[in-house]
Amino acid sequence: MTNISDVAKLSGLSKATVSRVLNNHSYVSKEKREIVLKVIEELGYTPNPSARRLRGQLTTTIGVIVPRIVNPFFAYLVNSIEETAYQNGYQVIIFQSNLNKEKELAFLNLLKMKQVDGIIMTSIENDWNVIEPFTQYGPLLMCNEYMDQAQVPMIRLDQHKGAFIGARHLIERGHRKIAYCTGGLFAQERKDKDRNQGFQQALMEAGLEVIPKWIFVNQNSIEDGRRVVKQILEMDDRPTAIFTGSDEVASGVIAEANERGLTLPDSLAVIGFDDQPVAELLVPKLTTIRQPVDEMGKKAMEIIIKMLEDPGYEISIYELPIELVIRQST
Amino acid sequence: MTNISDVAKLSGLSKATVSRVLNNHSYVSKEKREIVLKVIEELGYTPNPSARRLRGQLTTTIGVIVPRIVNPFFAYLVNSIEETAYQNGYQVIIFQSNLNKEKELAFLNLLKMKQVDGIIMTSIENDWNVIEPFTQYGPLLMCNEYMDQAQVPMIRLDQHKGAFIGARHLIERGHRKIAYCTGGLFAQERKDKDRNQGFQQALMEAGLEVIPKWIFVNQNSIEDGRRVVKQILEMDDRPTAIFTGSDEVASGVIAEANERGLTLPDSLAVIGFDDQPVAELLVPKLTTIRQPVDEMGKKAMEIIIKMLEDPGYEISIYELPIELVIRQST
DNA sequence: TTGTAAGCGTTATCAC
DNA sequence: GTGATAACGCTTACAA
Repeated sequence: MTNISDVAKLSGLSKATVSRVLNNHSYVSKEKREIVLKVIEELGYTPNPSARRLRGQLTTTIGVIVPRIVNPFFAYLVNSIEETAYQNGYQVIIFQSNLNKEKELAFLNLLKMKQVDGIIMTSIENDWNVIEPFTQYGPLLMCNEYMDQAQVPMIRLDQHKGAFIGARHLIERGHRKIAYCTGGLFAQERKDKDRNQGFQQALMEAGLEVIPKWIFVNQNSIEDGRRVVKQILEMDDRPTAIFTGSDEVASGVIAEANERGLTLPDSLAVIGFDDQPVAELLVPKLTTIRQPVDEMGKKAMEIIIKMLEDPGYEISIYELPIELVIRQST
Repeated sequence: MTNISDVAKLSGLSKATVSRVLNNHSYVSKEKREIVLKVIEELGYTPNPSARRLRGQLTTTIGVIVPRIVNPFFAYLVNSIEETAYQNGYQVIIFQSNLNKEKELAFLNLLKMKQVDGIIMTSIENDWNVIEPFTQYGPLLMCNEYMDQAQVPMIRLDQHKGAFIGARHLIERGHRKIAYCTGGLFAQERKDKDRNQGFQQALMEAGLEVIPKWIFVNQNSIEDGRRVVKQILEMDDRPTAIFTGSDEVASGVIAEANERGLTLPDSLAVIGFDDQPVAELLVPKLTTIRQPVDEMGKKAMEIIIKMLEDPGYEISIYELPIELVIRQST
């Protein structure tokens, strides 16, 4: 490996001068600068990031924690984050936490150890008192998931409203028996809690009750959606509509319902959440709550860069619009 | 930041001893070991990876380069790689190259700089003579994409066979006018070339000719698939079947064909490539060439770990099975 | 404008 | 068994 000393030696200058050229520091004479650059070119020299970090330098690298990269919502979110980063001269490294507290912690540690300048969390596994200490090591930002007590910037959507307009839409379509799927537990906190409450409020305003056996918790995948349909078909008293927590679950519901010969949306209406590309591919096309994933990613990266470059940055919360996209499944 | 000296001081021992405990080195007395561990616990101390790397240590971190994370094929590949890594005590960081040569190079540089112990490439943007120099810095492995001249392990599929059995299947179904979509250029090299040739061979054996206007290059997205259908509908002499290069393109073809009122597969047969989850969701369900993405990822990670841990590892090429999954779109 | 030297946190080598 | 110490490659006071 060629290092800064090699460059210094070959150009007949000191390491200090080479370093100054590298970092665009003041007062290096044009001639010396050119010599140094030529030698760097010749040797194919690249500064060693570990050494730089050890000296406490920034790395223009941002870490992004996602729960499951196979969920297209997160794939698109990461994609948007990555593009925005690149346009601003930053690099992104992506970590998958897989809903695992330890993994999340391991990744947060990269911030403590200055492996990344900042971290964007798109999901949260640990409690705030576990995460909070890391904020002293660099900017931390939440995008998608949020916590009321957390003192970090958040890019979020009004999940309460999202679930509310979705459920109300089903009610307006005449449904009075509505099942509900959630990725978490129905009682949980944060994003899930808001969604749950939005759903409940819509029902309440329509004078409907939440029926416990129509609540499905921990539903995340296509396969989960299929299972929901199977379970519903075995019930004596069946819901006529399903509010799913994600387009993935909705996909499974629609596929299974089709295979069982149900006519959608008449025998069963389905509403998704996310507005992933698959929503347009399903038959019938999926009515869903659109989350503006590209804007979320872009905003998140812009804010974290601002935090890095402007020390006086004031923490605030950004709420982006969420909307109902009506297609054919309701 | 607490460092090794803090731990040493507080436990009344030397940095050397602390380091020995940290690295499970020989001959540290039980009592001292316990003292050290307790202090580490108390202080919440974590070794600084930059310092370790600077000393030339391994980091148990593997980098994975993907072209586009929003393509579910790569999302699932990464997922499998990540899971296997975790089971073996390794971490994974993911880079998106976005088909960009510079970005790919920037990521390869992380190997040179010992930021990662090894790199798995799932796509290739630069020429081999550009990539080759990096092999001296650590294990490099190709998974999915491959190059004949490259002296690195490859996890690959028989793309020639994949395209061949796909095309032959269409021919067996009675089609004689077959359009072809490819993600690259029809003339290209490596993976694409093999696919193209497999397709051509199947046609040739059936006495069919490749019709240039039915070859669509640079087709990657759902939207691309939609455009293909639009173009075909404007032709006087239309193909009756489409071989698409990916399930994503096939999805677009099916969606657009449905909207245009074509009855599938009678008016238009479609075959995909990948066997992504969406294949089961489409109407009609997609016939496709299955790539064993989980096995590929698992194998790739296992091999790269072997390369890291066994210096005498001999480079070889692993070919995994590829198969036709017949559903309803053909 | 340039050079010297200290120090970032670790681990390996050599003494003891 | 344990402890000094040098070295990894870089940046930055401080000197010159």
